[in-house]
Amino acid sequence: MRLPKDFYDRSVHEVARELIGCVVRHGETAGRIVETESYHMEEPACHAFAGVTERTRTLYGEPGRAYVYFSYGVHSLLNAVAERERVGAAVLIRALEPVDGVELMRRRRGVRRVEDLCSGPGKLTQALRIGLSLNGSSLVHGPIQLLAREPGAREPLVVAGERIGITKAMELPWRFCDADSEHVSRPWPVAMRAARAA
DNA sequence: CATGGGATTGACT
DNA sequence: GTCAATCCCATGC
Repeated sequence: MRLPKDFYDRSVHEVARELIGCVVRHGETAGRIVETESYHMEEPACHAFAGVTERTRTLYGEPGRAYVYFSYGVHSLLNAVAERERVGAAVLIRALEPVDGVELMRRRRGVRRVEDLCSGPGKLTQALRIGLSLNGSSLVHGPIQLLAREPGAREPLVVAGERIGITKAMELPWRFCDADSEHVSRPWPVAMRAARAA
């Protein structure tokens, strides 16, 4: 079942936490979300902090759409737009555990280990072939599907930590990870390493 | 129009 | 640990 538009129309942090365990599908490839980060317009690490521009129009638009942008001239990064219209906020999908189309992912990525296929925001868009042309597309009706957890599936143990790879607002604990997954990108959150060591 | 930074990755010391 | 690749977009002249 696709997540409905209402799922996204609330606090971006709740959306980020609850997306853990949901499934992203694009064509023949799909993966279970094991890592997300939330971004909000009132905080300088968010692209929407600068206000409405050509780039951030999607972020300020209706919830439940994809915000895809190009990073470092190399990678497309996938976000789910959240909060009501006119509030710029989104959830960055940072890592997946592959569940379908693994061989296709291997060919696209050029690596064999399953843990290397989708364990990073740039890796998973390459594995699922998600590019800039999908920016603004609907996650509720469009080619990228975001699917709810199966009823009865295990409840993920979600740990929060500081976001990765940013230079501003680094102290905010808005990174969410499935503590039991081998597919979370490095470095793992402190709370997750501690749980593993025990 | 020119410039510079960036929500990353992979290769290398 | 360091570093380059490579390009979109925001900013400033």
